Parts: sequence; C-alpha cells; structure tokens
Amino acid sequence: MAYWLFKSEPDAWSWDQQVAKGEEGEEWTGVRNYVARNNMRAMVLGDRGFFYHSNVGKEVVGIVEVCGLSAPDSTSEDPRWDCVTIRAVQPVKTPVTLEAVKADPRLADMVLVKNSRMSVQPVTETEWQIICEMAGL
DNA sequence: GCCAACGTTGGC
DNA sequence: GCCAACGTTGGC
Repeated sequence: MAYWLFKSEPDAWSWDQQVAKGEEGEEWTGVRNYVARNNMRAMVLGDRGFFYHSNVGKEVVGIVEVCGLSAPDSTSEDPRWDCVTIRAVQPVKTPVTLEAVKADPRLADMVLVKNSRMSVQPVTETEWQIICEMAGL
C-alpha cells in the first residue's frame, strides 16, 4: 500500500465536507498539474492519504482512502485531466501543523516541506508513521 | 495582502 | 523546442 497527501483549502473543500460524503467519497477534482495528476494515476484502491488544510489551518486533519481509481475529471473539458475518488476514514486526534512538520528533522525531506505547491503528493511509509504518531493515532 | 516559487501557455 | 509572459498556489 502506498501513502499520499491531499491538499485542500478548507474554504473550497474542507475535511467536514469530505466526512459528510461518507463511504461514497468524493472525486478529487480540480488538479491541473501533471505531476499531481500522475500521482493520482499511480494510486490503487485502498491506498491511504492525509487530508491537509492549506492556507487556513495549514495542518493535517484526517485520514482518507482511495475508493475510486483515476478517471476523467468531470470539471474539465480537457481530457488530459483526471482524478481519483477518496473517502474519509478517520479524523486525527491532534492536528499536525506545518510548523510541527518543519520542526521535525526526520520530516525535512517531505514534499510538503520541499515543494509547498504540490497539491497531491507521495508520503513515505516512515513519514506516514511519524505523522500518525504526532496526530495521536 | 504580499510576494516568491513555480507550472503552464503561447509566440516565435 | 525555447523561453518570456502570465497565472496560481500557498506560506508568511
């Protein structure tokens, strides 16, 4: 199983909205970046991801699961763009802030730190475990 | 609200 | 195929 991180501005799409979608999940639409798209194309059913609030909060707030493989993005006319479907699995006990991630030398190589603009990014198993621990999970 | 970083677009 | 211009993201 692979691990990922999905970024969303809570003003546009928040964790609460994601949770409200329940088991059915929600298409992760709107990605218009090739690297982020390719990350989604590499996902398989059951892969886990962190749900991160950018701009407002700047923290990991929950765990999601890939429940639909990459398919054409219904919000784009352009066939180049597609997206996966994800569903909320569980909230974190303690949000893990960007500040906390930056403060931990073990997480210095995270894409979140190194490339702040990557909206869908891979997370290593080690990074996953460290952040889960910080999140109280 | 600003602005640095960086990805995309489009003219040549 | 290059690269300047432009637009967007997201931390601060």
